[in-house]
Amino acid sequence: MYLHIVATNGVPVYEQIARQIAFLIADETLPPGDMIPSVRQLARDLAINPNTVARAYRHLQDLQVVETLSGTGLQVTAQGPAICRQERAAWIRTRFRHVVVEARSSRLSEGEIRQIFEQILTAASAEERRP
Amino acid sequence: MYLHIVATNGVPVYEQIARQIAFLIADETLPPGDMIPSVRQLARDLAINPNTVARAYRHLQDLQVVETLSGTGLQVTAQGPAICRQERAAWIRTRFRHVVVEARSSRLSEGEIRQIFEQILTAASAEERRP
Amino acid sequence: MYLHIVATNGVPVYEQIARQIAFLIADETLPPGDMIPSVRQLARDLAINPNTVARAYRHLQDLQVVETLSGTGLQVTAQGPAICRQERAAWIRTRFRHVVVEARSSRLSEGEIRQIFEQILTAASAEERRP
Amino acid sequence: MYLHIVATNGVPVYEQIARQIAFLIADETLPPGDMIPSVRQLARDLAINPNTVARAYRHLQDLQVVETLSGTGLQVTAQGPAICRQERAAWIRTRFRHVVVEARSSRLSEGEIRQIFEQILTAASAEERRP
DNA sequence: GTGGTCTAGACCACC
DNA sequence: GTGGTCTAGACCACG
Repeated sequence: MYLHIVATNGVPVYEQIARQIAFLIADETLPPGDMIPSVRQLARDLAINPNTVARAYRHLQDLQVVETLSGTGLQVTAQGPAICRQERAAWIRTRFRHVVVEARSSRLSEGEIRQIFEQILTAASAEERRP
Repeated sequence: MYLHIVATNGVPVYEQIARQIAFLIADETLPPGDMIPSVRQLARDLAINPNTVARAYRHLQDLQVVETLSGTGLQVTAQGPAICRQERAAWIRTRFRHVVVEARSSRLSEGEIRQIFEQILTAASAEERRP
Repeated sequence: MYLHIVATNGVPVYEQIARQIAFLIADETLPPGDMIPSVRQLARDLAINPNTVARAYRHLQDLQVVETLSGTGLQVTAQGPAICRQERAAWIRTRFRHVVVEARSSRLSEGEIRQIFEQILTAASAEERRP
Repeated sequence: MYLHIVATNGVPVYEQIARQIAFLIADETLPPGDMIPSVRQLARDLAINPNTVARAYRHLQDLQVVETLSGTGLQVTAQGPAICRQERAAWIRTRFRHVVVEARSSRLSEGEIRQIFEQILTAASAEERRP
C-alpha cells in the first residue's frame, strides 16, 4: 500500500489517506472483498499516529465503501467502487470549478487561463515521469 | 465598496477581503491615489469584526499596494496595480498547481485532466458571456 | 445445521451462533438428548474461527441448555427447551424496551411509535410470506 | 443545554451527544442560525474530554446540520431541521426493523410480537406520565 | 492480531 | 475566545 502523504500542504493527513484509498477502490486496485491495511500497519508504514489512520477509515465507513468484519479488519464493500468513482469525479470537478471561477473573476481571459493550466499540467507530468 | 464575504466556506475572512480588494486594484477599479474604506467603515458595512478588516489591510500594506496617508487613511500606491496583477497571477497559478497535483495523485491521466479542465473552462466562459 | 451469520452488522458472531442454536432448542428443532455439532465441524461449515464457535458453546453451557457428554460432545439437556424459551422471550422484550425508550426520548408520541411499529411489522410479515 | 449522557450503556458518548443535539434541532428547540454550545463549554458541562464533543460535532457537520463560522463556533444550518427530522425517523425505523426481524426469525408469530410490543409501549408511556 | 472509544494535552489559524 | 488537527497512550470486545 503506497500512499503519498504530504504533511505540510494544509490538507489534513486523514483526508489525504481517505481520498487516496477511495481512489484505489474507485479503479478497483482494491476490489470489493479485499481487506484494506490494518490501522496499526498503515500507521507504522506512514509513521503517523494510528488515530489519524482510524479517522480516515471512519470516513470511508461513513461513505459505505468499507465495512468492518469485527475482529478481522475492514473490507471493501460491493458498492464501494461505484461510490468512490462518483466521489472522485465530483471531487476533482469541484476543485477545478473553484479555480476556474476565481481565475475568470480575476478578469483573466479564457486563453490566458488555458495557457497557465497547460504550463502547470505539463510541468507536473514531466516531474512525475522523472522525479 | 461591495465585497462578497462567505464566513462558512473555510477561506479566512481576512483573506477574502484582502484578495478582493487586491483584485480591484489589479484592474484599476481602485486606481493609484484612491483611498480604500476605513477599517471601521468596512467592518460596519460587512458586519464583521474590525480586527479582521485590520488584518486584511495589514496584509495589503505588507504587499506595498496601499500606504498610510498620515492620519487620513490608506491610499493605493503607484506601483499597486502592477504588484496586484502579479499577485493575482501567482495566486491563480498556485491554485492550479494544487488541483493538478491532486488530480495526478488520483491516478487521472494527463488527458483525462485536460478533458475535465476544458469542460469546466468552456462551461464557465459560456455562463459568463450570457449570465 | 444451517445458521445465518452476518459478520458485518456489529452483532458479535459468537452471539449470533449461541442465540440461533438456543432458538432451535427453544422450539425443539433440537430436542433434549440431541448432540449439537462439534466445534470443528460447525467452524468448518460456517467458515469461521473455531475459537468463536467454542465461545458460543461455552455460553450455552453456562445457560445449562447443553452439557458435555464426556469425550463425545455436547448434548441438549432436559431443561434446555424451557430455559431457551425463557431466554428468547427475555431477549426480544429487552430489545423492544430499548427501542421504545429511545423513540420516546426522541419526543415521538405513543401514537407515532405504534404507527411506525405496525408499518414495519406488517411489511416484515408480508415479506416473509413471499420471500 | 441539558443532555442526558449515560456512560455505561454501550452506546458511544459521542453518538449520544450527536443524536440528542440533532433531535433538538429536529424540533427546532435549536432553530437555524443558533449557535450550539462550544466544544470546550459542553465538555466542561458534561465533564468529558473535549475531543469526544468535537467528534460528535464533526458528525453533525458531516450531516450538514451545523456549519462552522470560523473563529466563532458552530451554527445550525437552514436545512438543519429538515435533515434532522429525516434522520430521526430513519433512525427509529431502522431500530424497529432490526428488532422485528429478529423476533420473526425467532419464530414468534405476528400476534405474539404485537402483544409484547403493546405491553412495553404502554408500560413505557405510563412510566413517563408519572416518573 | 483486529477495530472502537475515550482521555490528555499540544499546536495551529481565525475572530 | 473559537474549532481543527495530530500525537500518545489506555482500555475494551472480538476472532
